[in-house]
Amino acid sequence: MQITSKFTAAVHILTCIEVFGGEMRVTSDFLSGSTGVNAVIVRNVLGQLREAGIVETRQGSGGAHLAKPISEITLYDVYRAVECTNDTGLFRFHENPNAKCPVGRNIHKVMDGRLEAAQAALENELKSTTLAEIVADTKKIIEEE
Amino acid sequence: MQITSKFTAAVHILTCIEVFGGEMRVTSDFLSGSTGVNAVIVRNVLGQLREAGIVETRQGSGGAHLAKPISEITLYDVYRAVECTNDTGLFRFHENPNAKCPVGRNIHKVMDGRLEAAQAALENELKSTTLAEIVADTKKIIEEE
DNA sequence: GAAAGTTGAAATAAACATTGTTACAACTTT
DNA sequence: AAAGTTGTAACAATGTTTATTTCAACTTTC
Repeated sequence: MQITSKFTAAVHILTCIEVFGGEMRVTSDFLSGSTGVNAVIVRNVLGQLREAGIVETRQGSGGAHLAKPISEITLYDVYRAVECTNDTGLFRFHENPNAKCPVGRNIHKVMDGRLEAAQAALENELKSTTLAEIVADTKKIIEEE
Repeated sequence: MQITSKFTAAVHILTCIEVFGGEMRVTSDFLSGSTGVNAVIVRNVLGQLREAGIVETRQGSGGAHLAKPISEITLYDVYRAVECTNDTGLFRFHENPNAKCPVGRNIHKVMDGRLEAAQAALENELKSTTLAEIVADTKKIIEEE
């Protein structure tokens, strides 16, 4: 099982907004062209990023804008914004362990802390890189091309 | 998106084999009863654990056995055994970034290292706990009940 | 204020993944 | 030989992801 590509698409989208936002209107159509992701899905992702306070968009007037400095947006913020995991976390637990079995009625308790720790390790790593780094690396590669 | 419940089911299964293996034959039917997971799926999981060298099973003779000490089996070994992620890793990348766009043709390169680091953080955390700990915690709770 | 272009959103479809189910051959033990 | 078990294939049911179609609401520009 994999984490939805909306996450990498969202990072791609935000990078485009930062890189191209100065010189042109970055519309969902343009972003669809750059990412190869359907324009409706792009608007969908932009909507989630907007709800999370990461971008600003308005009906009618084309062009998404960042709602805060790229140095203050981490990969984790994006990950959360596009809802890569649901309420019950990254790991899905098998749903019907048998309460009549000593193992069955305790396995959840025993595992939960460890699963949360593993999830936290992933999330902390995502928190450690900001969009500013992604954009800087991207611009550097572009200049060297 | 979530990691398949085959992972938590597999840990449950291995715990049962260790806890009940001394006193009875731990068959796929018994394991199905304890986990609430279909017996065919249980056999499926046992097959993957067998391929990974974690358990031993044989046609006809019921009863799965551990193939190595529980102190040498980490949650990561189980995670890998049941193929929680495919070849391309935990994160799915959007498939068609546009090579004609400077961002599109470089975003993969820029993100890959960070995605791998996040995945590694998760996996390292899973490597840090062994089945011996899971079994010990489970037995302790059972005794206290 | 009309035209053109854009966003937001709903409804639906297509593709894929996960889990459960049925069925049965091959095997082991008794 | 009988009973119980594993391994495996085929299929069904369900859920998730991504794409597509459609259109109302909005903004900008002429």
